[in-house]
Amino acid sequence: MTITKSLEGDGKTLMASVYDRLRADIVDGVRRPGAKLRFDELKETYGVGLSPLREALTRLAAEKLVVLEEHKGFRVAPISRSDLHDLLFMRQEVEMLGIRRSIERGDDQWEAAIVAAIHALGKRVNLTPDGHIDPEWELRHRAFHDSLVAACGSPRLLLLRAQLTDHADRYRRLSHYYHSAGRDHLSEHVALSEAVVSRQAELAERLIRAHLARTVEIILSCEDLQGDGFDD
Amino acid sequence: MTITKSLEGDGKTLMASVYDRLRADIVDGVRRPGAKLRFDELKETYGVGLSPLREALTRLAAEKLVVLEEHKGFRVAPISRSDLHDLLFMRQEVEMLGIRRSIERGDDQWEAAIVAAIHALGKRVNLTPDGHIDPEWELRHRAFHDSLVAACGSPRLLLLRAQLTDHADRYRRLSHYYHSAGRDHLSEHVALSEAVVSRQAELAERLIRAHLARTVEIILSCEDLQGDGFDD
DNA sequence: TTATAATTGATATTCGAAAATCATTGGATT
DNA sequence: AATCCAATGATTTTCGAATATCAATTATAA
Repeated sequence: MTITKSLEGDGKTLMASVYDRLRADIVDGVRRPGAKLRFDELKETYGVGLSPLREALTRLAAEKLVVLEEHKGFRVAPISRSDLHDLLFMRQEVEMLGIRRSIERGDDQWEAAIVAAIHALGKRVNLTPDGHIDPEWELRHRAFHDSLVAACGSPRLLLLRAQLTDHADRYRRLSHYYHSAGRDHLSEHVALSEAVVSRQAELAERLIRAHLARTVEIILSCEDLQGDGFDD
Repeated sequence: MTITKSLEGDGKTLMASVYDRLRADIVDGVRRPGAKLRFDELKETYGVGLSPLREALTRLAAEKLVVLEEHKGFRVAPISRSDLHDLLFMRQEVEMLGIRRSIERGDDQWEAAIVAAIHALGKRVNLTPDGHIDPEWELRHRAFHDSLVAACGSPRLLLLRAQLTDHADRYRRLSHYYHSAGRDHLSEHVALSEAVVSRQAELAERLIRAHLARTVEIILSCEDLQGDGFDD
């Protein structure tokens, strides 16, 4: 019960905080692809000095969410068809690998977590009555997909997968994905969960592959992206 | 003509330069795993201020070559058996994927570049008469392996692969890999090149898998690593 | 008019000092 | 003797000013 003096409440460094907020703004599409990131403006909006800003931007540049041109500053990473294709390719391979390995190594607890996650997901619909995405559904959706690969046992694979997911989320939100989604999510997810839990690796791989490809097709079909240099 | 004062001549930013040197020192093992990276010392040795140093370290942290503990500073990333296993796993999968895809998509020029690379590699032996690694051989070795995956067409895969290669190089140099190498490198590489050029994907995948596994076995067999907390 | 050079303004980069945090030592209390 | 608290020192984190670079505009010459 040490009355440790730490009562500021965050403990997080300024750079970590501005990194989180900046990344969220980019992934959410608030910062448009290709948009210039000027320090004066950033200093203003996030209320921090140059040092934490530069550090946060450097970190984001390493993850390819922003690009740095020497002596010209930072920009939000551009988007393109070819990049989206490359992203899909990597996601298919990485998800397949994560699922295959988890099937090989996962125990009963891993199986149980998947069953729990798909159950929780089924209790929600992806759209609220007024046509917006249910944030709680999005959380459970991500938790479900995480549960599938949770037993793969590879920190590097999981880190890479998390980064790819961020990129994919940005594309999905930049398009108006959910507006055109009459698609039956739940049955796809149920089929996937059953294939994984019953350890049918080949089937699961086919399903996740198709699942990811389908979302990209939908993204490409809503051509809301043209305004951001999406002409490659 | 412009007597502009800019006569330093590099064009590279200070942070880029210190990033390169710092990364080289870490990969070469000059900076030992787990070693503290204090700013006073770094400022001294690299002759730059805090800002470019922090930025370079942040970038290296994103690549997992250094780790950042908040308010405690930066350290060289530790090494461990489990991390080495994870690295091997990822390298096997990524190399396999890159080769498989290159076999699917590569053209005659790609094939020709491989033939050229293996030929150049065969003209050198890996060790100089006095028992050191021939730097020119190392260059050609890397060029050969690069040539195998050069036609995969995925920027993300190539970037990931480059990062994994850096990590692997660090482990190899931290161990005294080449001291214990009576191993026949050339025949392995020749077999690999022939499998790839003749588009035998399954054989090539088996070979690259074994090739990577063998180097890790050698690294683990020279137990020069114990001094750096390699007890996980 | 066109093209080249110089100037200005805007912006990114870097440095050195100030503020905040962590680790360690020494002293007081039980 | 052991434990907890306070104070010191070392180090990181952050800020604001100075420097260097880039981009756009004006001026000059062909």
